[in-house]
Amino acid sequence: MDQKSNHWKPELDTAPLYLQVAHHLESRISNGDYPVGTLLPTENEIAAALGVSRQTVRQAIGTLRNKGRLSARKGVGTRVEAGFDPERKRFIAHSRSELFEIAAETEFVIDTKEEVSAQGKLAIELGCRPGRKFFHMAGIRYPGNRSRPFSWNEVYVDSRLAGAVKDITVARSAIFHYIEQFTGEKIQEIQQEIKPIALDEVIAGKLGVSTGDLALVVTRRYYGSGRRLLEYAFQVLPAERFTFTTTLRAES
Amino acid sequence: MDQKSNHWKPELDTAPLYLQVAHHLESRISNGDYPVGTLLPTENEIAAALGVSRQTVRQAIGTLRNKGRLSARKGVGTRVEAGFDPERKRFIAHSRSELFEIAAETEFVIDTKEEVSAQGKLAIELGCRPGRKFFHMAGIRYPGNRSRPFSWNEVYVDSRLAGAVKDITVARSAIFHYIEQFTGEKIQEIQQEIKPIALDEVIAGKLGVSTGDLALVVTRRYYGSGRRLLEYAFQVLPAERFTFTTTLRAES
DNA sequence: ATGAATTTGTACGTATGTATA
DNA sequence: TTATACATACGTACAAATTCA
Repeated sequence: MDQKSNHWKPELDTAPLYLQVAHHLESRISNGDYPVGTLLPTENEIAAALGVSRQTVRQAIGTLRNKGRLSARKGVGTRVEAGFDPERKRFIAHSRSELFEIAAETEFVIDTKEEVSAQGKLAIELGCRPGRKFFHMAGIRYPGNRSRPFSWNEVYVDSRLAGAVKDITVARSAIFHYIEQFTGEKIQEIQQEIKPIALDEVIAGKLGVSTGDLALVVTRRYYGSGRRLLEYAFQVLPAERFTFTTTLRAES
Repeated sequence: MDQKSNHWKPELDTAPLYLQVAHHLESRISNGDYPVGTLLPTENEIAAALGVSRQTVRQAIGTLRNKGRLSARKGVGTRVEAGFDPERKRFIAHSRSELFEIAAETEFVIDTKEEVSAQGKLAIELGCRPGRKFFHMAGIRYPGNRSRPFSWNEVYVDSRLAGAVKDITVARSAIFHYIEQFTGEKIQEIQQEIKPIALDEVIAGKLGVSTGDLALVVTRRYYGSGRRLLEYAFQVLPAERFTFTTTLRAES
């Protein structure tokens, strides 16, 4: 967007420096300054150009390698990897920040809202005593262009935090982001579980696919500091449109 | 196994120091020296005890945090996290080393072996020109105690590397390990893809579950240096016994 | 085929920031 | 408020893999 977006200045009082560097590199990649398949400048060059230490650059590159955006080889350099297959891939996150980005590119249109009391199976799922109150929301998540639904979502939020979410009709950000802003507390850890299901009539109908089609259910538990469960959510993704992919590196 | 397995000595000419430290910590955890739910000694204490720098300890702890074995909180310490639900266990890997460990704890009993030539769908899956030759093996992977099969596996190896695997009848190590020993080349990267299927009669029968049951298919592509595809494999895991879980941390 | 230059990987040291108890 | 313990960030040096003259 800028005339020259290789302009970079560290901001004070915000994110850690290495994340700022990571974000900067990412934006230059998507700008086309560092095309897919090419090598980045060397770590030392980047460090010199940005006025940070090589360690910091390495840590930034490390986070992008974990996300699969970059790969590195000794004696060669750091390669920009292919972006994501725009249709499939991508919609299951590998990191908190990625989860955040995905949510920002989609819209969660909320269908139903209600106060519920956890009983039986739900209480076990949530790992709480039966009777604990939660605020429950359900609806469809659409891609930015609203072409067709890509997931069915259900969210349970501790009822003391209901104020953070009860007025939302369309969420354009991650639900956990609303919670963070409401409480001022940062979600420290998200546990994610993936399993297959066959779609029942109701959800298949909402997603515009056939009953009995296969899907992946991604269940997430969001923990604040001290490992307090703040949010529980699950998401149903039709199998023919989404797969989950990860890259396992040699070390680390 | 030792009288005192807190005995630790860095070995020369082997793995990087931080991985040795990670492995040491892991074994002390499974020994019960560091029980689940307790805090590890501080980073400085570990560093002093082992005679390595605090950075190295941090890097070791970092790899175990990525695997979900540990979690850390500022001002508090580093907590030993619950192992995995012993039934569903951890049979989908998050890192190369974990994949290696899992394979070592199981047995791959090979059913069929043949030379195949990649055509049509297979050639596309493998990302190679039609007609390229592969050595194909298929069979069941059992837990160490051979109680009941837990996955159906199919492996495709570049036919020039067939010598690495063609005499195996029961593999007690990862197939990629045989390839590494044969070629002397290390697998640099493994790409992993997860999607759901409904089991057909044949595979359901082999796994001892019902036809139509849901399963996860984990497809893996193994790349050597220079991103050459050395192995392609997929694994079918019955859904009711396995789920895939990951933990997303706040930063990384 | 050898060796030098390049580039990432590992390891150590030190200092300061920040969340927690 | 103070002390503790992890988090970030700077620096240095050398090892290991690759490339190329």
